[in-house]
Amino acid sequence: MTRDREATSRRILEAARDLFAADGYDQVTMRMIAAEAGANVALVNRYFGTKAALFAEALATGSTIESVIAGDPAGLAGRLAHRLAVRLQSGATEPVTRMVDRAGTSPEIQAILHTHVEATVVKRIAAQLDGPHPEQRALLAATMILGTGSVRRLFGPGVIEAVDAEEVEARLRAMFEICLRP
Amino acid sequence: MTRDREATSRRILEAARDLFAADGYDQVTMRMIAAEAGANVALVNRYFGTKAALFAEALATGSTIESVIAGDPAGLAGRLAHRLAVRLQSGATEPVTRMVDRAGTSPEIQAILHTHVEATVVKRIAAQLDGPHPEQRALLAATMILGTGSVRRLFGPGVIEAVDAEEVEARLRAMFEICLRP
DNA sequence: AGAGTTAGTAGACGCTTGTTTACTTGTCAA
DNA sequence: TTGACAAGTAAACAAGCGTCTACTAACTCT
Repeated sequence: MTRDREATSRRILEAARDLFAADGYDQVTMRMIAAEAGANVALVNRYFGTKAALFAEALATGSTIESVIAGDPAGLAGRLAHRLAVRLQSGATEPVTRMVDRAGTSPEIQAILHTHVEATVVKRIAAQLDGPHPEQRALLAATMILGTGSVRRLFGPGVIEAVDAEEVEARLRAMFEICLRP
Repeated sequence: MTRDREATSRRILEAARDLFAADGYDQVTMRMIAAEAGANVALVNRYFGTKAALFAEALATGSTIESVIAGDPAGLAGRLAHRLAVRLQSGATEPVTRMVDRAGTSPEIQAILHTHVEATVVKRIAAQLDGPHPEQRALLAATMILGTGSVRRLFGPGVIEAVDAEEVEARLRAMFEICLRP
């Protein structure tokens, strides 16, 4: 056994991220995370404190949604629509996105989630918008983003097995344009 | 103590519905439900079998979303938009709707939720639609409906303290019209 | 080479959970 | 009035949870 704190804690963090994404916060135990990471349970608590704190750190692992939002504001609706269309039609989704969808309902987790979504989605979208009350419109966009996660979680990936994939995406783009425009 | 099985089991069901709606499936214990209903814990299992079965029955208590969907198909987008606008702006929401928002992530609960949403929302909206692939468009509407629940859960009721309530509702209506139209 | 620091381990602690069993008590028919 | 059935109760069960403490073993530095 090679002793490497950094590598071990990184393995734990990745295991936590993947398991939380796959099964949801409540369904994943500290022992499952430790086993997946090939580490001892006590180390998980030692390195990350509590389960909720570990969840918060795993959530901060980084998501590509941020790079989707950044960029030319004119194409924002189109980029968000594309991402959601992919999410509704294919099986692959990045871990952090699924963590958000499948997070639990305990107050502590809610608060962590709230902070995360507000900072990485709502604020960033709002920053791209012109006109009055940008946050209000960004929240409507968040409604669609989070809703896609719920639908995917309930109905399974590939729920919209696109008869016409481009048509679904076009519809989503039009919806985003309406909720984002001044 | 008056002994009345029907009344007791109804009190249990109502207590379960209200608690599940308020705190989410995982946060609510059988003992909490029994206490709220003024009944013994063993009775909850006796009358409803398991916690998940009780959840399923409480979910079937009935929701006004069904009557919102029913009615003139031409005004469907407007009625859905109004309901969501109210949900984003006020504190009051009916129990069953919140149960859906705050349900847990265990496979068993997911399955119950999937059945419920599909039967009471997606199928009913799809039945109102003309043109090809009505279920596909109904799913997009469900995305907005479920997304509203997520936003409300994360950001709290009254998140969109409408500077212009009617403007938000108009925006939602336009979005629904796009996702529902053939 | 030896001491000190620190990664890693084993195991238990205390608590909570859903569920079940054995029992008591009220109610109603005969 | 009595006996049987059903409603209600108390207590325990068995399992699982997150977390912590006491210990072992590997690495580093002088």
